[in-house]
Amino acid sequence: MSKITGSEAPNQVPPKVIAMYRAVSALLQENKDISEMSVSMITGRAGIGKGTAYEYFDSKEEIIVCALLYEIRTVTEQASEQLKSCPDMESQIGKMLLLVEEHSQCVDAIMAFLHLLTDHSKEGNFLRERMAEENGKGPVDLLIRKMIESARVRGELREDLPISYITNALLARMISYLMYQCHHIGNDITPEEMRRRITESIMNELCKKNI
Amino acid sequence: MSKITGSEAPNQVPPKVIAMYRAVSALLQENKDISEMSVSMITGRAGIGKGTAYEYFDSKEEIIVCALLYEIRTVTEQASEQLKSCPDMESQIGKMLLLVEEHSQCVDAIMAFLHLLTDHSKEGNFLRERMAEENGKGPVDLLIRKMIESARVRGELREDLPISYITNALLARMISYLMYQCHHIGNDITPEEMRRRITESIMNELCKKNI
Amino acid sequence: MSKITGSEAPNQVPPKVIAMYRAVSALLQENKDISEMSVSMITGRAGIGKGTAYEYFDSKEEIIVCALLYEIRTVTEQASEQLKSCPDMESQIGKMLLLVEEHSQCVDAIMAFLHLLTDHSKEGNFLRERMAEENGKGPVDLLIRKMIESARVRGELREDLPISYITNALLARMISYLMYQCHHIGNDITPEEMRRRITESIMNELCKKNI
Amino acid sequence: MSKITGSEAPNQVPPKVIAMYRAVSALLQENKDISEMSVSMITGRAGIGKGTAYEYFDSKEEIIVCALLYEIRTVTEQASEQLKSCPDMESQIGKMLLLVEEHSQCVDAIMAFLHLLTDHSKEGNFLRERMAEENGKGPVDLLIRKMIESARVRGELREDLPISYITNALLARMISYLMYQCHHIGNDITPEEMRRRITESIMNELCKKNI
DNA sequence: CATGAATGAGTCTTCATTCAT
DNA sequence: GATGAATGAAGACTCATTCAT
Repeated sequence: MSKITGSEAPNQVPPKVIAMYRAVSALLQENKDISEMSVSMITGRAGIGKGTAYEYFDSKEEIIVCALLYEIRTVTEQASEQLKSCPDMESQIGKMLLLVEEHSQCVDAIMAFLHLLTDHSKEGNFLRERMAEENGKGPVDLLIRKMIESARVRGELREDLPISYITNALLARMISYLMYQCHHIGNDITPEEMRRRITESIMNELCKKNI
Repeated sequence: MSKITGSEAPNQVPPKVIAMYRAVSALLQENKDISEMSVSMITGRAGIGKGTAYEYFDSKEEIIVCALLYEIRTVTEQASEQLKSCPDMESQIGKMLLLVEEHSQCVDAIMAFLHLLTDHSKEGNFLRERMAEENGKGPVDLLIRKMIESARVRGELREDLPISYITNALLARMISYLMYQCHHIGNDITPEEMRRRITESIMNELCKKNI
Repeated sequence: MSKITGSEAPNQVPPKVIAMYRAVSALLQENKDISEMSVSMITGRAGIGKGTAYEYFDSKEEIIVCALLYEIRTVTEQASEQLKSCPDMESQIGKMLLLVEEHSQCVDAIMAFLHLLTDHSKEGNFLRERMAEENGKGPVDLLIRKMIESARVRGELREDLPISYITNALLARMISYLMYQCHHIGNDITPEEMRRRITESIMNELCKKNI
Repeated sequence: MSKITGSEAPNQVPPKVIAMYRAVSALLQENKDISEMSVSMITGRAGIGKGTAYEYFDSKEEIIVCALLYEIRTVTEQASEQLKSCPDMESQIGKMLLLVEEHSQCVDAIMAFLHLLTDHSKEGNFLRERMAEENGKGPVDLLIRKMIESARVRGELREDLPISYITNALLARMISYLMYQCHHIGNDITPEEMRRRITESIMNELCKKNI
């Protein structure tokens, strides 16, 4: 059988593979670190045989990376859907931060994903390779790019800033909010206030219209 | 012999321990991920016997965490020293970003440190435990806190922002710059421009005096 | 796979586990002390991979203890069978001492077993735990208890002695004979005479009919 | 410096060596098995440096074996002294069992000694070597031999029994009492009754005068 | 004499991966 | 396709012993 690439459409993913993906997400939610996940842990949780994992994937790293990509893709697609109804960037950002809060079950997956994007573990290297192949069509990129694109079309964005700076700045704010959510760094401020301030901060820095 | 706690003054650290710390830093610079570092790798690189590591530390995790804390502490102390001569927050931030660029050898250590702060690996758990014990006297805390404190004393800071939001905002910018430096996210601008924009962004958001 | 408990019926024991049991017995016969047996020694001798041991057992201690219990159980079952044909306690004791002599290959296992029963090694602690769980249905207990029980039924035993004293006395005599066999303590007496005297001694102390 | 042989007169044993001997005994009392004793454990408990052990001994095994021999020798010498005042074997045996009970701290050492006499651990091999060198002048031998000798001189002993059978029979009873004391095998009778029965048993078997 | 830092051989144990069923 | 028994490479950690001070 040909192996899983991680780019399958959700309805093309075999049920046993879905089970593995779910297992990885579940383990992440239980604060199991990626570096401490084993194949038997994943297959055991997925309720399938250990050998089965290798029917679909070539290595442990692939399983985990594909699971993460699947999760992230699912989340961003949902988000993308919901962001469509937002008339401007301000509401989009607010919405996005809110989504992060509401779907707390995926915060761990997103954090794990961000870690892999910026570490040098086997999984990280593998993830970046995969994303390079998809070449800018990666899920997060897509999401942020879409936001930026639609904002640009609407003429909301400052025009003197390079796109890459805008991407970087948005991403960094997302990360700082995730860190706040995940590890409760700083508790003299409510989530609502945090979201409001971050939105404000982004708008003021990247958009023409200040708040 | 009593074990190393990681809070030793730099001149109190035994030479073999220094050698281990250096080895960890070197490995990080060579893009070796923490999750893939082995004790024999570290001691081999340090030029000491494997058993020696356990004369000073109780576990691999301790070795790595103490090495990181040492590196971070060293860097922040140097930075702290240099920041003293800066008359205002603007120059302090600029200086700090410049330091990160100049000491590129420590960027990896800082990234690794940030990862551990926000993952659930053994090392991460251990690091946060240690930092909780030091209770706010951790190196990064100190550095950022000092900057904030001196800026507040000088009346530069906006007074309506909660401390933890300020911390979060500074952190977001640090991450932004590190992502730029380390992983080339947003690399169609020059380092100088990047530093200038980040400084501006911070000043405009957190300080009374805008640029 | 579910782990081995050591209470499996002999024909339920997987072949690789049998191989390990045999390896332990063989090593004991070659005068390898339990405290000096390593897992790789056992698996090497058993002709299986080191990892395989951990498919069936959770620790080295378990391997050794289960191997001993298996050996002892086998021996006592054989003995039990043979003792059935003995009409009275005198012949039973004589038979048993003779069996020990004839099956010299299992003397080492029995000695090792007795040591574990009375030391504080990890293996010893583990063995006693296991036997406590089986609660008096342990092999040696069974054998001695059976002998005592049938002797009592036949009215051979003195009635003024507590059962536990009888057990203790019988066990101690068995041990002293094993020490004689194993380490040749005392060589101015033939095995036959030794057995005869010990039988006599037991009969005279514990039974109504004296010799 | 010439090493310790284990045959030194008690007042010839250097204080640091005494400290080590005491440490070994203390550890035995705390149910630390010989196979799990480490040099640093012993020296740490003795309050001396680890290297010091090797000033006096050539190996860990030597330390432990000499410590045991010292303990056993001390005990048997004390016993020997006290037995002198006993007019006959019956009272000697009673006295001896009482001593074991009173000096419960040495029961563990005696048990350990018996184990080493009959296992194949490094320590066991070493102990038997040493005792073979002393050739029958070993402490236990001495004690038992003295008892037997004086009983024979007084004409108390049966004359038809080989010496090695008498030794074996006495040993069996010692083991019996130790099992009762140490491992509670046969513990539904009181110590007094146990001692009485064992004495009786020995007298009836080995002496002319029965009880 | 006494020490304890240093060492590396050796131990247990885990786990990704394979492959016969 | 699915499985899970089998494996051995690799890793953390221990500890007897040495030796420079």
